[in-house]
Amino acid sequence: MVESNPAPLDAVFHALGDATRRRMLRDLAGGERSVGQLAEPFAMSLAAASKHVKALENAGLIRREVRGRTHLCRLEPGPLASAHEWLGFYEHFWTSRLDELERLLREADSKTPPPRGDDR
Amino acid sequence: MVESNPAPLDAVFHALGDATRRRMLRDLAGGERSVGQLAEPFAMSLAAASKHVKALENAGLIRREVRGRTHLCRLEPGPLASAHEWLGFYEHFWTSRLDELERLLREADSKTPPPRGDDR
DNA sequence: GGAATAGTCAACCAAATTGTTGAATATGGG
DNA sequence: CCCATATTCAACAATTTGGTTGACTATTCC
Repeated sequence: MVESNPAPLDAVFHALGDATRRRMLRDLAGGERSVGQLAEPFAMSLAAASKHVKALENAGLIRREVRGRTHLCRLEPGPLASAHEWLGFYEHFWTSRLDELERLLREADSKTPPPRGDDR
Repeated sequence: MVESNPAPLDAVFHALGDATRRRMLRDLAGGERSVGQLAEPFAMSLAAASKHVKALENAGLIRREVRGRTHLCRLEPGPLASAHEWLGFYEHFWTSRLDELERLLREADSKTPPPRGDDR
């Protein structure tokens, strides 16, 4: 399934590329929050925070339920799982020392043009 | 260590928020590649691709070694691991059905103001 | 030396992002 | 009804992004 749906990942990673929005997600990890509550930690207008909320919503990272005059937001884990899975593809690059060794060897090979017959 | 170094994550997630750069990383997962090789799959000028490479470099996702007239790039797994780890914080939101149930209950609670004594 | 190759740099442009403010909408509570 | 609260919307400005083209640098090859 290697990168079959690039559009969602674009939106998800873009949304995650902003500390304001990441902080909002952290807060939402503690349960439902209203837009006002999400905006509260930031020194910006509510309208600006509202745009960040919308960015998260567009990326599918949160869902919104309008209850009376307040909009309750909750975390939507699916896209986070997708992003996590995408990154997981590279996991062996930082986990296994054998893979690391293998990478270094491949690197060394490309540095010495003629690998000079496997042995003998 | 909850979000202690936001600047790098900004750059990393921003870099990942573009399908061109994600494709470059995929190619680099197969070993070293020159800037020209990384640019080859795309219908854009080499200069444009070069900018993408620089974005990856600025995010620490790749390292570059100038060999003669070609710039060899290789994957730098550290920042990918950081991003993966950041996302891992949310893992229980999509893995455990119990956590999912818990979330739904919390949600139900907030919907019915008086949760009406834990049992009895 | 001279030409082809690999890549960056600078200037420019269009579009998107991120913030602001002020007005508009909708709900809730005396 | 009136007013405060919660939030979005529209218009605007500054900045960033992602692309182009043309010139420049460095290296390799003959």
